[in-house]
Amino acid sequence: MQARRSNSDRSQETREALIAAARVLFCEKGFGGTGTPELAERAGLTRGALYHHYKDKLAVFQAVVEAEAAEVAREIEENTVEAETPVQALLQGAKAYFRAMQQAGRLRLLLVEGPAVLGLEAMRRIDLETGGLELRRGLEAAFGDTVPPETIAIYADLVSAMFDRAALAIGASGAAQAYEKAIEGVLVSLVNQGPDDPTGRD
Amino acid sequence: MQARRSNSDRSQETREALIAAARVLFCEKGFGGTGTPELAERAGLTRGALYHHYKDKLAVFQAVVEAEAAEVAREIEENTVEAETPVQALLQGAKAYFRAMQQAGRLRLLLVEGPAVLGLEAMRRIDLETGGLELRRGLEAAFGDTVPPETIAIYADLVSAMFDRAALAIGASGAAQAYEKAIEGVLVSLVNQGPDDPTGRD
DNA sequence: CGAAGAAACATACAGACTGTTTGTAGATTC
DNA sequence: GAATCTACAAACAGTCTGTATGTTTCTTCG
Repeated sequence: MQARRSNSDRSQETREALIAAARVLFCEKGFGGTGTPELAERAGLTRGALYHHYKDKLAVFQAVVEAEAAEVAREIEENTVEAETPVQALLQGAKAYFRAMQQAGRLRLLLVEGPAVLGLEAMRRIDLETGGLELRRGLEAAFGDTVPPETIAIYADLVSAMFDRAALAIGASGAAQAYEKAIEGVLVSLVNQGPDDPTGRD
Repeated sequence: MQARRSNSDRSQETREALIAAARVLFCEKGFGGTGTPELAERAGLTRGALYHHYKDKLAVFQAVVEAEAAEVAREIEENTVEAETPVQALLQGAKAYFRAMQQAGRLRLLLVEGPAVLGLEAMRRIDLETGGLELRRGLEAAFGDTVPPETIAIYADLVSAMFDRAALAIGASGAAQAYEKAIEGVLVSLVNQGPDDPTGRD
């Protein structure tokens, strides 16, 4: 009845079906709201197959998040064009990030459920393994040698937080241009002025 | 055996015991990792009492989050001193926020679990009802009339995202001073320059 | 005061879900 | 082509959630 498939082919197809079904359900209903019976049924399998390929529900979720983060990184890289200035490059990257994150339930998956389910540390690792380093590189290029690398790392963290919040806000309101403009305002003023501490305080 | 207690006293004490137990457990083990049997036992009650006072587990969680957000707002307000400049006031507020958020498992509760369990919209509402408006006021004071209010609202959103990320980073690394300094750098440069778009682009 | 009623709580129950174990069909190895 | 291993299915045990029902404690009012 069935064409003869190799074991590795069978595994790959099953995993893909599971991840595809899980992506939809986790996006729609979150981690806690998605049950493994529903998940297996949507993938056209049984829970037995699920637990054969993944240790538990959390491992499925982690696989979904990692695949999604990789896909976002890929889309950004794809849409990257060389810019005239480092700040322009940062802004182009930000726009690409915002666009990529509007897909399906990515915001929920990567920025809301992910940190809660997998933990901040795991999400940080996933972020760094996919595209998170480019932001730091971009800021280093923008600041040049005027700012020590530890400080740049902190700026990268803060800017990344702004990017995430902007992506969420755009998803909720659609006000992409307004947020892009505001991000630009922050980045431009930051890079132009640098941390000279014009207040003269401690 | 028992002293005669009024019904409203009984209710209040029970609710307080439940919320106190829930605060500890939700902080330690998250929403999904905490069961109502454990919760009731820790509060010295049964699940019957819990479900008498709260609709479901989620309502308990929401009550915990709201109480915690209110307490954070209270601590910030308590530690607020008048500053010389609007930017100084913002930085003082930020430091107070960072300090308040280091308590117990507040970071996890308010910044990680809360958004995932209650949703971003609900968390935004809670934030606005407690202390979230002051940041916007502070930025308005800092910018004066040079920036339209809608833009300031967006800046407030982005700055609030930085504050949250900084609070998390301080909790993870203890590098409070470094992050406070970086936040100061961003705020000072932003306010001093304003969104003049010195790139001359669209 | 004291019975009727309501509120606060405890116990018992039904359904669902998770992870594990056991069983079977299909693929690989020698 | 028999032995073995992988992929998957089905059944099981334990836990959790929310509800329904029962009991105790307080309140109300004649």
